[in-house]
Amino acid sequence: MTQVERSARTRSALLEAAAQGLSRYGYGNLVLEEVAREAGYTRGALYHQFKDKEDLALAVVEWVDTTWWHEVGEPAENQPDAVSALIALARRHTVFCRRDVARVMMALRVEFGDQDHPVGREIQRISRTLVKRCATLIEAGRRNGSIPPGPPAKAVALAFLGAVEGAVIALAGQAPHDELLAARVAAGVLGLDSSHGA
Amino acid sequence: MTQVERSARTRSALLEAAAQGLSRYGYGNLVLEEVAREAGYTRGALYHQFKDKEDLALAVVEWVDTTWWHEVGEPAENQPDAVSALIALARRHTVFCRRDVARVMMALRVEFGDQDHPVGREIQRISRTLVKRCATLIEAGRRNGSIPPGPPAKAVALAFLGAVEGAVIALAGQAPHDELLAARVAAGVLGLDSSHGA
DNA sequence: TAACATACGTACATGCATGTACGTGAGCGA
DNA sequence: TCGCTCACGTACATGCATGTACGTATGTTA
Repeated sequence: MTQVERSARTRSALLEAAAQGLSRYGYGNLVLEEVAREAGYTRGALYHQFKDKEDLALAVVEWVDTTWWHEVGEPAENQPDAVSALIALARRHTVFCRRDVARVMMALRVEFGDQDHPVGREIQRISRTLVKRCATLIEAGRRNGSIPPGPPAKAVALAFLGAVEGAVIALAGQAPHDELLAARVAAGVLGLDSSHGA
Repeated sequence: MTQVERSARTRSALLEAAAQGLSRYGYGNLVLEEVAREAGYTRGALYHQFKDKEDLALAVVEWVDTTWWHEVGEPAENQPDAVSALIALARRHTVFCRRDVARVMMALRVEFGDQDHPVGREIQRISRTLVKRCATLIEAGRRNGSIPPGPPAKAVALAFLGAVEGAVIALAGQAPHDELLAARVAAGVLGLDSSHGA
């Protein structure tokens, strides 16, 4: 096996183990020796691939973020209208979260709150852009009448994302009901008829 | 000041500081010296009032649980019908959560997941009874036709509580929109018309 | 008022996780 | 094939939070 191949393999193994560990225990309770052992290595390999614990966590966050946009964000925004985009986002997010990896974001957001920590700041940055895009979709839907009026779009977007995430985590991948229930949640927050949940 | 009075005062001060600390930093990241300082004491007082960190956390959980039932659970169950009870639960829970203290449950549930920790077990026990009571309400509402059919009542109850909690936390006490949005979420999960959200 | 109990502060010991320095063996170019 | 670099393991040092033992001062009871 060549060196670059070997290095990439161990790096991704460590990333996956770290993602699972972060979603289960959070950042503070995450023990790097456990992460390395889970991936089949020791802390030596981990500190060779990543500068420190924070660097590892940021790498995990970035990895989850990019795969999320690939599997959830982009397909949803390619929908023809705003309502379809928002419902698709809820459904795809649900499917995405069936892998426990997705709980990483939730766990870290809860853990760091509004603290001044690099990982927390990155999580906040990602969340803010997501909220902005959802708010834009909501405003578009309201302009063409497909979404009824209500609280400010930003507040609705916050509630939308929080509610979908909360429901998905509570259901913990209870397929196949999770997808329908997430759609119901999304429709409810937006003030749509229950028919949109089906 | 008499001794029992003095002791009760410091105990409640420590409990409140611990609740705030737990909701902000979680269990693992909670530093007992900070808790004591926030309450105006030192770790000596804390270890005199509570056996150890775990005992303190369990006391906080119990305190939050009883106040929750007093301010949210019981008033909601006194509603005449199942739908009113569930919507009232969502609204009252939102108001309850405007004090950041309520984030304690969410933070601890995320942190301990399904781990074998006394605090995690207690959180799970409380959550399970809540889910059961919600499921009972949903089944009652379906029997008399006020709630349309859908996924199993237990799954709906899980999604209901998770979505409301997620929305409330995301909104972070953005009164007054939070209450309306929580009601919308609740109605949506149950499959009701959007009119119930108003 | 004298003896005791209680509330709380202080100082020390322990464990544990992180980060770093160093050693080893396998690729890789000259 | 010789020397270098890279991937990884091992061993040590440091910091930090917990828990405990002990000291002190203020109520409390006889």
